[in-house]
Amino acid sequence: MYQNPNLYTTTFVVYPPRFSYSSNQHHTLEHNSKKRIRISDMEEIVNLIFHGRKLVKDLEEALPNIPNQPYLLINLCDEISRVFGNARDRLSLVVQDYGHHEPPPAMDGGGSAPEWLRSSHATDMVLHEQLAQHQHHGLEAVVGQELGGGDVEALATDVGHSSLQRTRRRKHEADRRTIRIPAPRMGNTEVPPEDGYTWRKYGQKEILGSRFPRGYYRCTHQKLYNCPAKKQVQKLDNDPNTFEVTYRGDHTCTMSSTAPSMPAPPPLEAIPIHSLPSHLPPTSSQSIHQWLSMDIKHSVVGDQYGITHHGLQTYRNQSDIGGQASSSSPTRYNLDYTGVTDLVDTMFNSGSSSNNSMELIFPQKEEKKDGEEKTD
DNA sequence: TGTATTTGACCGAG
DNA sequence: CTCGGTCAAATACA
Repeated sequence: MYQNPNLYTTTFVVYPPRFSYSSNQHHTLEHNSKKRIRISDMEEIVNLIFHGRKLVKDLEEALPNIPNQPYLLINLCDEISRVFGNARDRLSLVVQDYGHHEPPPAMDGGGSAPEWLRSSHATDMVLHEQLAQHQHHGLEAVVGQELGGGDVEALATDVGHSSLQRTRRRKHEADRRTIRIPAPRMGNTEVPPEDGYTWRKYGQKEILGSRFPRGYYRCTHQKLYNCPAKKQVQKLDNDPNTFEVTYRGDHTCTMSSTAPSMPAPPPLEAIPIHSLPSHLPPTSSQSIHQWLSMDIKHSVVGDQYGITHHGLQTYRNQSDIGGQASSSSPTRYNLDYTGVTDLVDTMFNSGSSSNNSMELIFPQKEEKKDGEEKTD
């Protein structure tokens, strides 16, 4: 017998594209004829930073209204830590590439924004087109772009091949995000709370040393949209009322122009609807990510760094089906980096420490490395 | 009949 | 070789 599927199958799919995207465009900038930096790598880092900053902003705004949602706050904080941690780690790699005291070269000699950043705008549309193609034709690149800070070199080489050869990347914590969620107080307490996605269980396993079995779920739309998202759910040994949910892979189905459905209100315990940007917050870090991302179209425009998102197309309805592989574009939005270039200039020209760079962007927040580790 | 879950078998990373 | 992760046939349900 299986448990009430209704507890798992509410669909909630509305959000703008992820701020990170994979690219098989690996422009490089020569540096001393030896050291190179990939434009796409820096794009991802910058996107991470902006996204993290947005998360913080949203958290601040929501803070007065959700003081009684500690788990939500934890998830938000974890997500922020993870995003900045990833950005920081990647920046470290870049800094190592260039040496600790050497900023990247100014390509135009003008000493302003690095070329890789400027090119972001120029290549933005291309990147999204490519992402859509990855969604449609294969998963290698999409999977490789895990926000969790996967190996940059691995990504760079993986996407260069069209073959389906399995990468030797370890299934590591790098692409995992773990959160803990209280079991529902009412109803079926054997399943974790709704997290805004539709999941299909494909396995269950007894785990050595654990009292409770681990359930394996994948995105319901895995086949339809090649969505690689998966999650594992397991009760804590020492607290059967708490689920540990580990997410792996990002949802690509929801970025697709054929995204499955309209949002449904997540059946969470009372959260002041009026306090939240546009939609009820989900409980998982990933869904929170999306929930927060949704707000970008409302609040980011015209912010202090001049980031603007044009033409966000957040809602996808069934009429879009079939457009994925055709001329119908992937979710379109343009990131106008105007004004951001100064910020990034500062990042790379203000000193050797990537810590400094991070503080410039987000001075209040203490750096926390490797945010996906949440073992206690 | 179509879709989702269960569960033992299988695969492969470590 | 071990064990976590996945597959897929059997089963349950709407």
